[in-house]
Amino acid sequence: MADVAALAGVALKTVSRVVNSEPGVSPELEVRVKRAIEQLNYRRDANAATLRRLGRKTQTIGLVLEDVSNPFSSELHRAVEDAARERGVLVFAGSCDEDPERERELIGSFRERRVDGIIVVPASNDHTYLYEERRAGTALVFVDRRASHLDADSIVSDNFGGATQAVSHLLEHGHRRIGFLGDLLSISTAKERLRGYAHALDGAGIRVDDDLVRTELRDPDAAAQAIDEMLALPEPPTAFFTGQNLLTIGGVHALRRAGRQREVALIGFDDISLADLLSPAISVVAQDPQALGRAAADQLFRRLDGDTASALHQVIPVTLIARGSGEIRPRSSTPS
Amino acid sequence: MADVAALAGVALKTVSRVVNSEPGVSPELEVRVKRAIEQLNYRRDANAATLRRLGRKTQTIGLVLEDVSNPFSSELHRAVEDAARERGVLVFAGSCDEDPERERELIGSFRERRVDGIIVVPASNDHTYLYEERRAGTALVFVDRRASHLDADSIVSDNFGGATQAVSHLLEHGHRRIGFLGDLLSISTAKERLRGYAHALDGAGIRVDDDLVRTELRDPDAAAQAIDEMLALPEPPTAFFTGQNLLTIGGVHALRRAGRQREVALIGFDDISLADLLSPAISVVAQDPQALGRAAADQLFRRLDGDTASALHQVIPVTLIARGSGEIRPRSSTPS
DNA sequence: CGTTGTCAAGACAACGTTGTCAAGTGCGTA
DNA sequence: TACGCACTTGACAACGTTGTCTTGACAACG
Repeated sequence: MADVAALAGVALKTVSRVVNSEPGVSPELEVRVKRAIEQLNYRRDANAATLRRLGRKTQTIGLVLEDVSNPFSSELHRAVEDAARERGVLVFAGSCDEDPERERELIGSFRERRVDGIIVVPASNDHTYLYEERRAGTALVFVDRRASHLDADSIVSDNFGGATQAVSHLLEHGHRRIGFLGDLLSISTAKERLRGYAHALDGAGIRVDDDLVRTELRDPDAAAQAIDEMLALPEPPTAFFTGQNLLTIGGVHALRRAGRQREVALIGFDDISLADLLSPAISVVAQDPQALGRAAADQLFRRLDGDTASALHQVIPVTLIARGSGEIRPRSSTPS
Repeated sequence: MADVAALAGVALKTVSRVVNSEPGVSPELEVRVKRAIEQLNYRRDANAATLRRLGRKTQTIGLVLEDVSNPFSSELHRAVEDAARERGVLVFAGSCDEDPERERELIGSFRERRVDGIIVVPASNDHTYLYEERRAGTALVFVDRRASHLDADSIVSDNFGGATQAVSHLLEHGHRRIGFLGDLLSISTAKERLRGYAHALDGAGIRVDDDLVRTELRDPDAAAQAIDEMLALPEPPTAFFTGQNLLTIGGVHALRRAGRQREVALIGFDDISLADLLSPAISVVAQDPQALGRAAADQLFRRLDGDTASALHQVIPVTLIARGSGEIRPRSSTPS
């Protein structure tokens, strides 16, 4: 900046004014400064600028995802990026792989770099450590899952409602024995989906059979194996509800391997790409990761703009998409 | 930091020493300072720190992708993140949607924030504007596509070889009329894949028929329509090579709609999830986005560590995965 | 006992920028 | 002519931190 000032023959402050398009610079000098900037290929140092500037906005936010390469996460990421871009804000993204330790590390790194706010898909079960953080002024929005032990904004899918709807759908198609495959119960969404499953069964007067419920499944293989085992039961399920996209994929694999994809029903939570091209096409309860991301970013920016209302808890609706696999009726179902 | 110093009853500089674990602080004071840091929930401002520090490394890199939510991009992103994390470096990611303007904007924003280096999947056709940039010391690595008019490091897939291999594979299965569906030819990878297609045909003594080549296709619908049109030709192709994952998806749709997925062969460039579950399962030439990202990040950090060798041009191999759709033989093929 | 060396600790400037305020210029008006 | 006013321009401190240098204490040595 000093070089630019020297080349244009003006004071530092004048260059600063031109760079920030502040008023009160004569057109003549403005031209001279701009020419010098171009000539020297100068770019203001945003870090130094925010150092002195009041309010100290870095025009930067942090985003903690489960895994940037997971389709759900990455669509959410894109929605956040788009919202941020409208405001000239850049996004730091990081994956924490369900590791609370990593979540803390990431948030720590974000804080060191003085991000204006953080959007987080939490892995941790205790967010009290963020209490001080928030008091220090960093805006914080939870997305996909609620915060635990901390009263913070959250935007989540209707996990309970969606699961209830999916299982009710299977019940309506005559199923009475429905298997449930779920993720770690430490993840609140997984717990909610299991709750929805139980609720729907309860509404139909069916007791939850522990043999038909498998949780803590983390990948397609684990899900496939769980299905193999359930199909080998004396009274096997006639339908499955898979509570997460990877588990759905594992489920499809298992049913195909057993050659029973046309007789055992399947509904998954969360849409998977190409689900419509399989035969049977896979019915799912689709979440809207873009809506989640957009709503989270909007709320974050609302906070950054000074909104101090009490914590917002927004629920984004989900949609049951009937494509075929969820509409298979049980073979031996007694006619109504 | 002043508050911490006051609370611990020491000078600013002593706190600085403790924070950076510099030697020469008595154990007693160190404990006192650490306690004060904890008590005040203090975190050093990384921006201010790098301002004064020699070398001025921000421990931050920028990543320009086509679209963070595209599976290819996001897997690449994850590999870069992992490499960065090993070094305590944070990643700014941005999508440019094939818009050169947006590419420049993003790189400009990165530069303002003084990132140590930039990894870019280029959209632009002219990177001379980055010349000054590089001279200013920002490390720059191109990935997936080469830089144009700029001698910079690049890590790319073997687009030409992969396309040649795919088309040769179709030829070996008896096809003589093979349709090509490609993306914008302004994208160098698309051009390379078309070149590979022509090369393979040429090797078999077949002239490229312009009716069977469609480019500038950007989404599944466009690809599906192109296939519809080619299938309606008097002498329709018996096989297709789709030069990009979205186009492959469109191709599958079109063939299914026409009910000809079991008689017309299809090979796609770039793997798609669930390709193995379709029937027929989709044969592809798979890229390795993780290897691309890892190699790009490694090269970037090598540059940041002071490597000044001349530009590296690394080619990552691709793999033909035969799953079924690419092994369909033409109906009316004359027996050998 | 005086000199030297070692080490802990602090004072101060500097990084690149912006906020504040003062100085200078030219114009309109009493 | 003198005054006030609006406007342009610049000098200087400040942001939160680290590099450099100085100070002071204390031990070892001749």
